Amino acid sequence: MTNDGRRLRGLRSREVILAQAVGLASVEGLDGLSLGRLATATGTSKSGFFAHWPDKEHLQLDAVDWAARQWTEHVVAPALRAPAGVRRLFALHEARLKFYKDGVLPGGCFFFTAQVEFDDRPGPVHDRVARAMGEWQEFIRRQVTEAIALGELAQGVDPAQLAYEIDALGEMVVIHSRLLEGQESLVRARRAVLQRLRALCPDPELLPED
Amino acid sequence: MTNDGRRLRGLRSREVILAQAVGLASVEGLDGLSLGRLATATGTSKSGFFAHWPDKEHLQLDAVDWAARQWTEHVVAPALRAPAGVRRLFALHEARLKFYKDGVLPGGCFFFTAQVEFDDRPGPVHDRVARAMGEWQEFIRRQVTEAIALGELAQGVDPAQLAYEIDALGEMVVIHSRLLEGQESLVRARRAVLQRLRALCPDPELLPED
DNA sequence: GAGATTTAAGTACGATCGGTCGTTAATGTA
DNA sequence: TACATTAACGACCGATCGTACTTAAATCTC
Repeated sequence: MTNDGRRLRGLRSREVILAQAVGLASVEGLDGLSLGRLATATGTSKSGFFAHWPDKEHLQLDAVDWAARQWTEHVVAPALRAPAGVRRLFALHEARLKFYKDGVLPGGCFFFTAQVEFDDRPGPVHDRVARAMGEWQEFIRRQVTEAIALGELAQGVDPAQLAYEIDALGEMVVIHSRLLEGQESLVRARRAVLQRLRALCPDPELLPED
Repeated sequence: MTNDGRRLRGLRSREVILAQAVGLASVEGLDGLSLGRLATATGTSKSGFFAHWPDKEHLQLDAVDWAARQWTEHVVAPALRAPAGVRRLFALHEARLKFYKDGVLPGGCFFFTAQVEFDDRPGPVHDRVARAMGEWQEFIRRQVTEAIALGELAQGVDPAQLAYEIDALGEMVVIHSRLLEGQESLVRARRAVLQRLRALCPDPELLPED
């Protein structure tokens, strides 16, 4: 359990597979991700997966967790380095846009694809995705609440409503950046949130002008 | 060509199949829609399709057109009955929300699913979907422009930017209404657009208060 | 070292996929 | 009436899907 060479090698290839799986799933979907293609993409054999996961569903569940961790690292963590309040809220939005712009995942966003795929399909994967999304939205909402408490947003603001609007603008980028105008979408999503926050902020100086 | 019983029967079953196809595709996706399941859903045989379409892709293309026509009937047409300007713009948003609320399509929105599925997959279906989406966004933009011309929206408004924000809030409902809180999402999307328009409108009386 | 355990590959399975082929019955045209 | 066209069908094809069973080799425990 401690310094185990077998386990180490196993964990490493497990990690490689999951990273590939999340990348592929962000494009093709969690179900469209077939074991055969994942095998050729990782250079292993199809049957090798069953040494790590009992079936495909468990691999999907682990992929969801892996994607959630990646999201935390790339989006949540950078935002937490900004001072709490409206600046952190906007930093969160910007970190998200950067995640898309940099093309961290080839399909743009793992959770977006997973959401669309499993919204009508009950089961463990649905629940796991739903929980992750719920936590994400809850996190945005907390940032709004905190900004209000700090006096950096107007008192009348409904945290859930504002969080919803910010999330909508972020989510929209995933769609539009691929099918239609790419850069434009990023700029619009940034400006929309920025202007909205500046309008609600007693001290707009906290935020960039443009 | 004129009073042809064969053709009539053919067209009728064609219509039945397309309606079913669009409904199924709104849930499972245009590709997840398998010919076998579509066959059992319509009560016909798999091979019967090839009397109407040379291959699956052509059926998908027709399904896109059919969905576009349905969207026009259910969303665009009702909005056009409202007076031009900011009222029509909001009527458009409300018609869209009604489309989702009524559950016209079991999966919520055909184009949303199609978009996610084909954004990374080039080909004729991609192009057809992209064109339909482009026309839709252009339509929203035109309504904004017209509202500005009529003096019902502030001069400084960027039509593309406002159209983008309205569309984002509408699109967001498709995701959230299924996976998480349903009704809430509809209310938030409506309120967000309403407040945004009222804030930009010199004569807010044109719009409902809440 | 012997034996157990684990990663990984090989092979084969039933199911389902999109699609072809040949056929039948109905409906049209001449 | 004779012939062409069409909708619709059942049977079948090769490919691919997820997965079960078996085997090989590496590694840890004793």
